[in-house]
Amino acid sequence: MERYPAAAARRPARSARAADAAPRNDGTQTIQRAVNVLRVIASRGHAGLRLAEIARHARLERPTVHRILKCLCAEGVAAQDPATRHYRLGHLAFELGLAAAPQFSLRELCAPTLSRLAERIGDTVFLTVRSGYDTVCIDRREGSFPIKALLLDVGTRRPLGVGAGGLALLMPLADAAVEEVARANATRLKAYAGLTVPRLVAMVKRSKSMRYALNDLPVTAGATSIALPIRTRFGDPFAAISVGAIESRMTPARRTELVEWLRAEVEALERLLAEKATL
Amino acid sequence: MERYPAAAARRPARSARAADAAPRNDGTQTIQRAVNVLRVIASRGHAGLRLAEIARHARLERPTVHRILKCLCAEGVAAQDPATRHYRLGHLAFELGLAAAPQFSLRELCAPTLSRLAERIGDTVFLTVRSGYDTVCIDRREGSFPIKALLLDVGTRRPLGVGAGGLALLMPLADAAVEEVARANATRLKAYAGLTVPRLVAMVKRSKSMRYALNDLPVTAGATSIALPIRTRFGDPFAAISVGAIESRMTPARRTELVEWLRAEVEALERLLAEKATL
DNA sequence: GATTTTATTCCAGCATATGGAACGCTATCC
DNA sequence: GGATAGCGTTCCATATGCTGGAATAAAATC
Repeated sequence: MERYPAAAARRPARSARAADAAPRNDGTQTIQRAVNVLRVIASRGHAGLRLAEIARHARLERPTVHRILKCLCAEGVAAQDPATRHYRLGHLAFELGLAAAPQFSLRELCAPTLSRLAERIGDTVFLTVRSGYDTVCIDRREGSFPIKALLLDVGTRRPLGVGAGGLALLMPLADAAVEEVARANATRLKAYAGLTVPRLVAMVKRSKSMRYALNDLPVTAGATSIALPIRTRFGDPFAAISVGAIESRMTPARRTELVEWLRAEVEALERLLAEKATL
Repeated sequence: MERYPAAAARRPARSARAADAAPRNDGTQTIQRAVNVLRVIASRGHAGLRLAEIARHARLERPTVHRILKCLCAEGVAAQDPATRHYRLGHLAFELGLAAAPQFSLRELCAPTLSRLAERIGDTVFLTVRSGYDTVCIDRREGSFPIKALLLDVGTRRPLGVGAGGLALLMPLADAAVEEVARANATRLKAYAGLTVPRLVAMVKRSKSMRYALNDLPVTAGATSIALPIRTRFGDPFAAISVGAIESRMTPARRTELVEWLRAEVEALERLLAEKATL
């Protein structure tokens, strides 16, 4: 599953103290590792994962992760299911999130948009933001169509580039930047229908030419999704709105129609954001 | 040099942890400190606070806090307003909160209750949970009365015992337990209308005898609030529902009426929770 | 029930976090 | 406007606190 590139490689065999590659002496190794562990836990969402898995994905030794987790659990940031021994996020993570929420009002800002789209389209609509080399789904609205493609839960972390939302966020970037992101996530991509760096780059290219992101990988069999990026007034993409549905409801004709509706809503949103930011 | 022993002595009373004294050699000092810093930042909510303030509240040296914060900001857990230099929670705190949310469904469970109460009462209704020696407001509903007592924002952390909700959470506890909590929070209480340990103990005692928590301290001038605890089927209080309003709408007669409504709703909630937990 | 895999504890050793000192900057006061 | 106080930041010698290999216990798997 997910490997985090940020996880510092093992301690460099100390050859020359001053010269060589940055010896990292900012005195924050432990915190970096702890935060990384939290990101790994979050990427599994509700299900949680075991110690050994976390150690693998965070590229750390088991005793180290164990010690970190013991502390995080004691503090309430993480929690362990006593039955399965799976680690999950704890109550303090939830509470800190509540305290942070007012500063990230994108969700509220987009709420009417999502509702309108879900009602009009009938399928599931997602709001996704970029977070480093990850994406996080921050909201979701279900449409009325009885077969619902609930492709991802609110709060889910995935490598940037996976899913229509992830593709949309890469679309506006220069080729070099896309390459960089793809390579940073190389190992983690495999878990998504065996996605590879060149494959991802090709999908971004295709999305660019169509002017909307299309995810037809069988990550969830039988489902297809499309997305558009939301950009700041400087053109930087920071979020995406996507629609997921069963394949039969994603014919090229219907996709064209959906993209039109999406584009109108996204443009309205971008205008709204530009206003808000013009100080 | 006695540097660390001194630091150890200054370490604040840890929540949910055995008495200090012990030399603590579990190799997690840094993480504990970082989490503590986050709690301090969260307790200030939207406004944020400066480095020196954080250092004071966390009982740490400025360079130490600075180093921790630099890392937390780089990781996205915290963020700094470049203009005011105030630190706040960052996007990752929000995102981790989203990922943790599904496991803490109390909010959704209580949502109808809060709405009903707010509509019936017309004043502001709060849902608060206990978190160690703190309370956290996890939801709020405004009534229709035009003067709104928005005493605390969702996400706000306060010392356990402050406010009607905090009192309600202490009400069902034995006197010794109340004392313990009050003393653990002694220093922090001062910030709330000069509240002291004996004063708080007395307020809890009064609340016990009235069978509802009453907060008439001038923390917010002109406002009064009342609350009832929500208990597990084992009798442990873990949350509280409170109502805040201007003094003139909190006469003894009206309080009696409000408490009746609150009690009915709380009892219904407790039955619902007992059902859910009986597996 | 044997074997593999995982969770946890221990501890020697040294890399890492620590905090005093120092410096420049900003805010406040008179 | 000059003095003063407090804050933010960098630096670095030091020894503390973190690390991870090894060992052991506990589960999971076959």
